[in-house]
Amino acid sequence: MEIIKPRTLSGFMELLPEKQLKFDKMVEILRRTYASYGFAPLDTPVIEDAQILLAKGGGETEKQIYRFTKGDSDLALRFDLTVPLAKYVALHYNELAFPFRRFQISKVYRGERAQRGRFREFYQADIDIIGDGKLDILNEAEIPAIIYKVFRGFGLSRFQIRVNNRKILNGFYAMLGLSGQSGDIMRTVDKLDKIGADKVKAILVEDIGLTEAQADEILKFIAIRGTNAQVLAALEGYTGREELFDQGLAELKAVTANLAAFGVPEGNFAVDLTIARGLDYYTGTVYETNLLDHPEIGSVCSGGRYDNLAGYYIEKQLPGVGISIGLTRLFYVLDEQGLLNPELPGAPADALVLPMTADPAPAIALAEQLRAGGIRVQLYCEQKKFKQKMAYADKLGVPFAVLLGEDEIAEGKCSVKNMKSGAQEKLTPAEAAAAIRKAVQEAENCAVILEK
RNA sequence: GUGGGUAUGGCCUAGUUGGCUAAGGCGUCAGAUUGUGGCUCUGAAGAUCGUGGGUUCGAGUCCCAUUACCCACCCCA
Repeated sequence: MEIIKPRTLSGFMELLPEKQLKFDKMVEILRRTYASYGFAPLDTPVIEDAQILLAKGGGETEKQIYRFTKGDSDLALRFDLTVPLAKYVALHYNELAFPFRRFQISKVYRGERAQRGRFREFYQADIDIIGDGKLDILNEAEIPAIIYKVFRGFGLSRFQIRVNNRKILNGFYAMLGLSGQSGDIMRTVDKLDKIGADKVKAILVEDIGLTEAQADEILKFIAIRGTNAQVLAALEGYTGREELFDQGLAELKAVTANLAAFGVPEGNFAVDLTIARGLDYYTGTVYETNLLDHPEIGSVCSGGRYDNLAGYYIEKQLPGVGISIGLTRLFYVLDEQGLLNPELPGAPADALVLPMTADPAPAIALAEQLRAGGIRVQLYCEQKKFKQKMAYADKLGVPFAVLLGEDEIAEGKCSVKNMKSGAQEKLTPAEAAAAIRKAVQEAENCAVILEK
């Protein structure tokens, strides 16, 4: 038989068990945090009718979506979680309670060229709050609190949630008579950190066709920096000229005003006028989150407020606010930079039971007793030399090996060996489970991510 | 979609101005006497040098094509 060379497609991430366990721990933190704010879990199909996913049509989505036919069906893989959410909400509109809060941590697919940290299949961890007709600004203020909790949950403290409001930007561009080109301008301004002010200005003037004066005004505007209070004060100077702008500023103030109450420290939050986000469906507050010590990673969490989630699927005005964490990329970059905590348990079991007798029954019973004691136990089933059993325990990375031979059985105990220290002692099954559980819990309390 | 780069055993690499059986490390597997792994030592398996064609007495080494991958841009998580 011919061997087919095994390979994994470019742009798809595949992890070894130790890394997968760490990845899953991050997912678990996300689930718990999202759930703790009253978000309901949601799972939607990976494959949907292409008509539905492409309702919006045009642009990048059309180019990047995986689309195929099966029989007469025109199908596609979801490329984000927002469009499926829109369909879901429209479909179940009459059965849902609004504001509807859902979280979804699932894979999405984009057929674009893969690069380092850019995947074709990746996890997004989304939360959205959907209102029926209206949605209070307070929801937008709560979002940074959730972002804060998530990243603290990962073990990080050196991160910054940056917030802006597109009404402010659109209002400002309207003042300059540039409302038609706001999309292009925002995308350019969004690159400020990356390419610098001079290049931004060059693009604004040469490619987008602004006058020097307009470009200077924009650069001056986005150069407004300082504490949240300082930036907000500077923005006051632009009020009274454009209604949209004034509205945006009022919203931004509302969002910042409640931060302390929501428990977000000032140091982890910044009003930043350069944040715009490429997605054109955001209409109000926009969020981006960066790791302060790793600016090169870029935004690890983005989102914002939109006014019309499901207009393609239902005749209802459904405003919402949501964020998305690109989990696969975040994990990939953290791993690459050695920021994943090596102390975090990365073994599929807490203990490996090694039967030393011909009759496996006592070991089987012991494994069950240990599991009843609340730990993850693997029974070693192979009849190999003792050395090889130990070598397997070592390779698996299990923190404890539990030996059961004639001596132990006679005493009603088992030998518990700490694989890291080498220490070994004879304990009753109940004592063994308790000791292992304690050690494992201590290890699990450490953060997923280490800050360097 | 646009531009640039790279392709040598599972992984990382060496391979000199083209010249005898393609070298090394990691990993894998087997040993180094009976219930103790991580270290060390010994040995073994494993490569038609991405694929196809060309130049040459002779090509991993040069040329062409092709495919895959990587990087940058676009866009984005």
